[in-house]
Amino acid sequence: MNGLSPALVPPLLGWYDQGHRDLPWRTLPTPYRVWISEIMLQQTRVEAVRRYFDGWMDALPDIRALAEAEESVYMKLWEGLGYYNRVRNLHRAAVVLCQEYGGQLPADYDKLLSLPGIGEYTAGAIASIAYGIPVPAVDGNVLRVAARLDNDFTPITDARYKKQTRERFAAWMPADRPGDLNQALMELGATICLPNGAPRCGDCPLQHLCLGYHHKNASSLPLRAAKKARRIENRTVLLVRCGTLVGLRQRPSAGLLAGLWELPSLDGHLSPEETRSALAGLGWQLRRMLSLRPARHIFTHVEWHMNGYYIELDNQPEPLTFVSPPALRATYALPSAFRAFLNVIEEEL
DNA sequence: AAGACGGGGAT
DNA sequence: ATCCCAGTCTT
Repeated sequence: MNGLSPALVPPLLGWYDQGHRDLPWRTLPTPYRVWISEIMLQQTRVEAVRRYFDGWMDALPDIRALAEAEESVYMKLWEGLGYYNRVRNLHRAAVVLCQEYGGQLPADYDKLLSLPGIGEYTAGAIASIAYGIPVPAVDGNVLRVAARLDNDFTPITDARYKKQTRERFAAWMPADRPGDLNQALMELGATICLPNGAPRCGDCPLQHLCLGYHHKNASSLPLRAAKKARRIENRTVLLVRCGTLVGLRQRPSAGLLAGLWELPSLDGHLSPEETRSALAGLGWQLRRMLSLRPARHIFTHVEWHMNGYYIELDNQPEPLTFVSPPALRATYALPSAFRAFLNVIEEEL
């Protein structure tokens, strides 16, 4: 009954070796593939990343290809995956790697940490998995496993808890198979030591070491700080056509969904009359206008409540960009928030 | 230390 | 409707 201690290494690796998930980036763990997978996996479930990883590798097979890629290319490859600063940072880091590291990821924790988009977790993951360097990789899974092993009621949202957990692992991180140990801890968190009060302790290889299990607290750990309420934004979304073309707008280069393309919209929930009036003031020449079914989209900190209109125009007013459906599909990255409205013309896309 | 930053699948 | 995910960066 040791909690988080080196005693967990043999049973955990034994369990991991007995069978683990077959993931594309595990098959061939080159530094580049590990890096891309780890960035994609930040705050993102394995099953979501599965749908993107091979497509990315086919289009951008190495660091130099990424460094030389156009923004529209890597944004489109990331479309729908979220947290779009991740892909901008990937590109920035690739340029740095080509300029300063000969197009290779450095086999050094601190150098990795200095690259854009690579923090404590990701530096540890790349160093240990791709290079066999004995450093911890403490993510949300590991924090949950640690809190339960130790029967620790410190909120894992506390930055000090993460730092302390990382240091405790670092103190005894084995030189043998550090990457597999880190992956096994995360695998345990993702498949056995589940969140939301649902751990499968009966199947856990560390049950005999787990203080949380011993004290019957596994399902009530870990503690987390309460979340803040989301603010609600009302929008009027416009699905604009001019002939066969669709009117798009590019979002600002900073903030929510930075740089992505979107359906144009107006602030607030506007009636058809209010919308006609607002658009006439902008010089839009409306030929036809139909109401669309309202939709909503939930982000982490914001909720968009959207009503919508399908509009046919006789002109192509600024600042819209009018694109054909095939060009939209191939080149323009749009967030998922507009899916309900785009489905209206789905058969053409 | 706290907030911004996506999207989706499980409960 | 809530939780939370193989987190990082900015303020």
